[in-house]
Amino acid sequence: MSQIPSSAPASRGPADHNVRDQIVEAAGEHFSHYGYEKTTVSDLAKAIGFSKAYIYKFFDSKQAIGEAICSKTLSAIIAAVEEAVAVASTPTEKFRRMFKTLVSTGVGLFFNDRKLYDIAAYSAGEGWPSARAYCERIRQILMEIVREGRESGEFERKTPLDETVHAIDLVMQPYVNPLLLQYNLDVAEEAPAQLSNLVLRSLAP
Amino acid sequence: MSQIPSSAPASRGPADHNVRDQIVEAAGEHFSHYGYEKTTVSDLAKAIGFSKAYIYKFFDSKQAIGEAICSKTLSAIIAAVEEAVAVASTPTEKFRRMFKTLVSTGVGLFFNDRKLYDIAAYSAGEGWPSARAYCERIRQILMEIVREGRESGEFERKTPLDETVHAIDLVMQPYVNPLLLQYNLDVAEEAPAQLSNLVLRSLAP
DNA sequence: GTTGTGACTAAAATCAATAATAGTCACACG
DNA sequence: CGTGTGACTATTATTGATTTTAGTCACAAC
Repeated sequence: MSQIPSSAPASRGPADHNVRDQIVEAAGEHFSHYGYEKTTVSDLAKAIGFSKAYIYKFFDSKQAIGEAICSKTLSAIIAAVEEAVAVASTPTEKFRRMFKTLVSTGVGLFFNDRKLYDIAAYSAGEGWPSARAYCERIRQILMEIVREGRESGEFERKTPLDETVHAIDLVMQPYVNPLLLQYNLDVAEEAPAQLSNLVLRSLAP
Repeated sequence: MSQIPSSAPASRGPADHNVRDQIVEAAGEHFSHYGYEKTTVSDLAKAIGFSKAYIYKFFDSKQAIGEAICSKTLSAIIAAVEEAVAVASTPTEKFRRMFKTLVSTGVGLFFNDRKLYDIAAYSAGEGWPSARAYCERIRQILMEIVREGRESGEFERKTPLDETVHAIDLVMQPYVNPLLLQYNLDVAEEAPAQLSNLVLRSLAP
């Protein structure tokens, strides 16, 4: 119900405004269709029937618009992951589903919405707040799963939680991070299952 | 003493020839100094005092020369790893040292011999035989360590060897593969230790 | 104060003419 | 046979002039 502000100081002018939404919507379509670089700010202005200058009343820069779109894209992945985790009963199963959903959603984006994927990859490479927030959120979900597993006695409790979570995060990074995922597509099919096995073995009490 | 043919059908003409060595030597210096793309085949020809055409009596293409250099570069990493592994006594220690040496040597190459690193990264991206052979060799060393650990009872023996090794290989890949390592430099300091801990926990009997 | 814009500039993308380069081949010399 | 090359071409980089584009600003209308 509540609007998560992500962590983005990426916009200016009124935060809640009809025109802002129109810009985001137009950007979503144009970026998805023609790509970030091929669509000009003037294109977006034309699409919503205003002047280019007016756009800059709502967004600091073209990149800020890109971040908004990127943020939406990555949120969709997060949502898919959260749903997959929610339906699983045990922490073990949660982890498996999390990893698998993360990768398959990412790969799906790569093949079905390549232009949006490219923005996400670029954002990850440049360390945009949208990408940072995404990675951080994944880490939180992971932490929650590990904590739950520890509490239920399903996972070991000897190692420091932060350290363990961080190590698992490192294992998943090549498939979480869109910038890296594209280089690992050849193993993206099998990797989640194989790495889940390895990680879960390492978590055994 | 014996020359390993790597797996490269990358050359032609007499395999053992003084001029071939001269070419490789000149290429090593030029590529390291000016980079692969900035040095022309004519440059190499001039450096050894022959015509460009003569170079093509020994190498199929400029890329083939690049592969030879790349192969040498990657072999140096392998050598460092083999040495590090050799001095360790237990499989656990072997694995730790292997991973650590692999990353630190790779990172060192990145910062000290960037031009050569770039060739290695490119070769990995293009799947050149030199890069394939390198990855394969790493996998072999890893397999040897795991096997030894299993035999000595230090590592578990329930999971299929191939599968386990493959999963560990996936964990190391982002730091082994020069194409990927450059995106992980920010965690390259800590990752080997943290991931070694995780992997070794997963190998516990 | 809010909504909205045309005219402007500095930086970046584009494009076509030009130059450089990878790779071949016929041939020469011993 | 092995050693070696100049002259050639098709493809790829480079350059520099031209056009687009991101982003600003002063100002208008309400």
